[in-house]
Amino acid sequence: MRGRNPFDGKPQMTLRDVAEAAGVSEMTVSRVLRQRGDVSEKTRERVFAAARQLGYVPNKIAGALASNRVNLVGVVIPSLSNMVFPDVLGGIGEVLGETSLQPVIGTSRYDPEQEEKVIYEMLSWRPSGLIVSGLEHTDAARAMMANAGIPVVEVMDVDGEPVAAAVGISHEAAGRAMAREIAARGYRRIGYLGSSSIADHRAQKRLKGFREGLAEAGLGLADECFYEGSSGFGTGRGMAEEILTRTPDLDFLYFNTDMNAVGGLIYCLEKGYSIPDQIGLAGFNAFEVLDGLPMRIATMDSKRHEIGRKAAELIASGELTDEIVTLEPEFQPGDTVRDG
Amino acid sequence: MRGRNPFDGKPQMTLRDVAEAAGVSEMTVSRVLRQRGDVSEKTRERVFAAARQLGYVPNKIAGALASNRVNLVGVVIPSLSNMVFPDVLGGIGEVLGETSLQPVIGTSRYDPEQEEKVIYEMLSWRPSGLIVSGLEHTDAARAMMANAGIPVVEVMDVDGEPVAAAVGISHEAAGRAMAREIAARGYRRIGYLGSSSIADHRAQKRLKGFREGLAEAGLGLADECFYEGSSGFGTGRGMAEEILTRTPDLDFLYFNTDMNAVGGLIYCLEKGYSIPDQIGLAGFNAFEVLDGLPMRIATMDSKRHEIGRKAAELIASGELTDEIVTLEPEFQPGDTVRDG
DNA sequence: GTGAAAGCGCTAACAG
DNA sequence: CTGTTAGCGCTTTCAC
Repeated sequence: MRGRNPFDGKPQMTLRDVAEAAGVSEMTVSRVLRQRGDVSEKTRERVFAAARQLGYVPNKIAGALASNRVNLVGVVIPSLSNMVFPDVLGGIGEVLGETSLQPVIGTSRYDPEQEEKVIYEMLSWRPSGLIVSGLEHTDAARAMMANAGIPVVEVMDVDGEPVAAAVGISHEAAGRAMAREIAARGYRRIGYLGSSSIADHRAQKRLKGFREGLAEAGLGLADECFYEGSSGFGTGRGMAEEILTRTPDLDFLYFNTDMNAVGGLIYCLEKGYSIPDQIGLAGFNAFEVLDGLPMRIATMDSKRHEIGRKAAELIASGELTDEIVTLEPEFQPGDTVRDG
Repeated sequence: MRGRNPFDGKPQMTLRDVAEAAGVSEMTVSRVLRQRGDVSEKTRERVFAAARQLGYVPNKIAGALASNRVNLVGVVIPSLSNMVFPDVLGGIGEVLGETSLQPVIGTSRYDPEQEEKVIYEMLSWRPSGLIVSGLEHTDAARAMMANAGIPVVEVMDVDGEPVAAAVGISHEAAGRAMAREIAARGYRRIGYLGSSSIADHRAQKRLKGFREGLAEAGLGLADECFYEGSSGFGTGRGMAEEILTRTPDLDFLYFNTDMNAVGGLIYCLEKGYSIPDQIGLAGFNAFEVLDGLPMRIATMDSKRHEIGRKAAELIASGELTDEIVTLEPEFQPGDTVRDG
């Protein structure tokens, strides 16, 4: 006897079992269950009855091997706890939901080596497409993506060299645009608060663009503050306290993400700062969950949902495209910056 | 020629290709790549070299069919946007990360029919285990789970009849415990604010337990307020406004989730209520992201992470167990209830 | 230490 | 409309 999965308590039904029960060939059963080809109403019913009766669940492993078709789309993201990525997945799910394709999620924990492994695992299932977050990957990962022979889309970012297709925003442009908004509103003593992780490529690009935008206006960063670990109200609050203690004359705090910015806002409100006159604040992402707070934080919409949708559309098209889709982040002044 | 997947741009490498390149049999290549059996160091190296050179990626579909072994664990949850579930997934990922098993996530969008479909899809890949959120499923889904022949664990809830194993908390007990805490602290005019969806079984159970707990103390609900759609600061804020306008003498607001409770807290602070004396508030879940707000909301830890870990451990054990693991939710008074 | 043969459960292609 | 045949790429088993 052949090896059995130790978990296989009961033997699984096969097409053959259904075929015998219905008194037809395996092929006919296969056709009925996949709604392919013409089958008489009579046999069709008998087959369905037999299948239901036996509790038959098709074996997609076998089907995929025989047909060389796998209706899965690999999606590789850094994490599920950062709200950015569930939003992207939502967009992907919406679009794929209208097709026969199914997303399969893998997480890299912000680690390129881990990402490489996950991509390898995914490709070994021969999916119909692959969506990967970001443009920075190990050489091996890039090689795998380039040679996968399936549509591959890198999402979130367009500042760099995609392997094939890419859908995202320019984070450099987003940082630059925010700098212009801030400068145009008369803020002059500006602090940046963000992650110390150089692996957070997109935040680094926003910071780069931000500096450039400030430079255009003859400004520079008056101070910077970095954190390790995860973003959150507490993190933002702590950073605001630190930077304002060190450099009390700041009149603007630019955060790497809304979650931190809201923490900073809370701190400033508590300390009695007048917002947005005495001090302004801005974040990034435009998280909807934050609607309902006393003040809306100034931010820039990172278009996460739309990125997911567009990426899924590229995959669903089946084309091996290398199209680059650049979406425009949208500035939302909220209540924490002065009027321009 | 056989049918090809339209996405198959380039032909994929097979074991045979590697075998030819290395000048050995397919079997030897297979053994080397899976680190099974004894292979001489020499051939081992040649095989690795050939595989790397050709960019070989094994075909797990074929491997799984031949070995009747699939290292995937299906995880079916309602949604990824509700922070509850990423937390559970985190716990699952931690435990499975130390095994050869990989989680595959599917979402039901709080729809039993959709859930049934997702479970069917997952089982058709013959995974090594299945984790499903909640105890309420269609009959067909229950039948599939019961007959899957793999370890199946229902998570989050233990108030009901699990198909096999279950890991969770008793939401009725959680509601009851919260009622006791509130009553013991002298609150008497209590309002409930939650979802109108009867499909939110766990919130319904908490409400049931809550009523029972109040009744024990000779109390009842003074008013109730329900919302449709998703939870959030804005939702909680709106509900608080509505219920306090209608029933101004309430001295406690019990929310179905922390996200709404914080919205209610913001409203009460704005309106100048003295918290926790004039009015108390409580939520449910103990979301960490909320740390850093001016006041910590009273809540009960739903033990999401631990639930995920324990469920994954049951799956990883490989046993077809029907163990029921009941975790104890933990009351956290925060700053929004009076001292007991 | 290595290879040859058989077959996992299903579907493509073709025949009737 | 239905059946037969071959084979997907890999692993198991058994032989050497």
